[in-house]
Amino acid sequence: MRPIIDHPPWITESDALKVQYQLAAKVITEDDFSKIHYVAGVDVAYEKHSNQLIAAVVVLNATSTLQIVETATATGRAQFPYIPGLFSFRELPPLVKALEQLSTEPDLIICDGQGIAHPRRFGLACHLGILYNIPTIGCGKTRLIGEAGTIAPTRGSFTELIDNEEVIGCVLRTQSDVKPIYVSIGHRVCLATACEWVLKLSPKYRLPETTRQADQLVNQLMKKANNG
DNA sequence: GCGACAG
DNA sequence: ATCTTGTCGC
Repeated sequence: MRPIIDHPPWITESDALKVQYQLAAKVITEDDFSKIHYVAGVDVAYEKHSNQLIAAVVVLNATSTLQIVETATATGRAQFPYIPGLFSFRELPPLVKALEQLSTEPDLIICDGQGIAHPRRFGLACHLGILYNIPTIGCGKTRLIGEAGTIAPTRGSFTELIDNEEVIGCVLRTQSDVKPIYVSIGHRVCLATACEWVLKLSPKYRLPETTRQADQLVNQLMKKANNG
């Protein structure tokens, strides 16, 4: 699969900010999809000594038992620093390379990072969603911005994540007595649907199976890189 | 000025 | 994210 929009190059921090302000207006925060058969998870890791980013994509069959249908990986030199709020500019290039190799087009992508729970309402999940015009969900292990109250300890409990009196996401308990995760809209999915999918994809562990599988794949490559 | 800060 | 150290469970 290939991006549907031509992207201006992001060289400087101010270029990146302009891209975010421009594209944030295009994000659709309601359900806008027909049927979801294939759900993809994406993850990127960083190999410090070679300055390489390793991207992995895993496509699962969402209509049955979440079996892996296809995987793809790619590497690339990190060309943008890690700056909180500009995360996607660092991780997107290798991710695009990996998605390019995919023959199964996913109907939904779960991202390892925030969606609109972001200072400019344009986290990695939104960026990926807009780039491919595909439904995406942001799924972060920790908070970027926003405030939330306490959550009941049982699986499925959640509370709204608020920033500037605006609901930007949910803090969702995917497993009882386990730290919650941060779910937010990426593109073409409403918040309630996003939480439903994340819960459905997390029957056994804290993180969705999509994220877990992508993480596992990325770690395999990382280990290989360190050995060879 | 100081702390906070997806991965 | 990575790195380091230690602890627990298989």
